[in-house]
Amino acid sequence: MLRIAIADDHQLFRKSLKLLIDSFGEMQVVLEAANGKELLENLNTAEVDILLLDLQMPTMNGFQTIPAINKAYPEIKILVLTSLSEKETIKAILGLEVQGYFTKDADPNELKEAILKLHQHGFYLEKKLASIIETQIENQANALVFSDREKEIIRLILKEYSGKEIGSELNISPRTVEKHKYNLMAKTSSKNFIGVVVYVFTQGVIPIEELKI
Amino acid sequence: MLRIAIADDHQLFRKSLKLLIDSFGEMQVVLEAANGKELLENLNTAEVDILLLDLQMPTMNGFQTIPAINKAYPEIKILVLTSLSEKETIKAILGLEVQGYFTKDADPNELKEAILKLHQHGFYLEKKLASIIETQIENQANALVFSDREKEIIRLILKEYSGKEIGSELNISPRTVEKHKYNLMAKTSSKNFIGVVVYVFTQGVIPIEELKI
DNA sequence: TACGCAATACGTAATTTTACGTATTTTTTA
DNA sequence: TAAAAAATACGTAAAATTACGTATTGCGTA
Repeated sequence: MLRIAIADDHQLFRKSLKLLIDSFGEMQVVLEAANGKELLENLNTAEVDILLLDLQMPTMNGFQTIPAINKAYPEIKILVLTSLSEKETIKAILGLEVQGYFTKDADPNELKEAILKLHQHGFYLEKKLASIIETQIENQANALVFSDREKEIIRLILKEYSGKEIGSELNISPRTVEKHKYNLMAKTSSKNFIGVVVYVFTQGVIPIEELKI
Repeated sequence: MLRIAIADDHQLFRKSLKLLIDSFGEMQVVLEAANGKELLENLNTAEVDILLLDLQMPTMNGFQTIPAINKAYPEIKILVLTSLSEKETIKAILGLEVQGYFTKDADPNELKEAILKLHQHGFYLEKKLASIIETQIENQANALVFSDREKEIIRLILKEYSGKEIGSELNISPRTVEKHKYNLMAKTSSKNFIGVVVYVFTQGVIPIEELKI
């Protein structure tokens, strides 16, 4: 009987997933945690073969948890459960020292197989993941690049500076500022600067948290 | 037997949650969808009493789905499943035209009760959420109120409509639109409309998710 | 070192926004 | 139903943005 641990901040997901895994037979969820800290604090209370690990968690996230687990419990195999909706993961995900990847979007029927294969062969990579990674890499190529100067100007515009004021602030001609604005509208295919603002917020070029006081 | 639909982009979560809900007795998951579009395309194939709706989904997210459901299937009660870890402001969530709220962090045992209460009383608000809301209500006292018309105009401006275009769209004088814009700048103490845009995003008047494609 | 790219700069003109004041009509609410 | 709030509308004018074209300078890299 394989012993499974789940680390995920959503209790509803954990409990539901436990039901699913326990229904597989051959394996059993013996430990649950809402974040990496909680996991590490309780890993001594249960023998664990495989850890299902979410990456986005409060307090101590998956990225921080992985090295700690590898050091303290090198025999535990880690299967990362990623949602892929967060775009920063793809880049970071491939460099992780883990034994497997499974997306929350994937067919749950494959999860049993994934866990068994991970246990037997020491590694598992979900089929879909490779192609998803490919497409995401393309998106990353399509993603617009903003120079530091451009971001600097965007930030000042978000602070309601006028073109003239930005010119004074940066010691450049206000005409140059307008040119930058024009370039930014062109590269984001916007009709006006509102479009640029919406773009940078929705695409995370400028984090919205940065603007909150 | 209550008939439940689940809309969430994570198949693993959907299937697991279905197991949990079906185990409750008294209710049964009759429909699943990975996003709002898929949901709407299949709602005619099943009778649904209650919809469990995730907010963050690709293609068509929860914010976009809610008005569509309310229009096409007003008899369906919507229970929003929110994670709160993505700190979408409470305000954005409270403004939704739904009948219930449940966080994924909450005790899964309460989910059954939540669904039943929602069905019986037409509304459910999770305890934890209620207290969070209370603490935020003070802030809400200072918070500005935007009329539906104002939000409508803001949304069109975010879509890069000019004053004239908005006038045509809403069949009002472009001058009236400009007046609304002026009022919005005045009430948010902004020097230009960029300031209004930043305000509505940072304060959650318009959820940024709504803008993502 | 030469190439490409980003940053800089300016001209010109059409268009839009910003800045109020004032006033009528709806709509909502007490 | 009366009072309050929101939406509507227009006038006028200054200020700013938008829309390109063109051109020079600096800087990292092939």
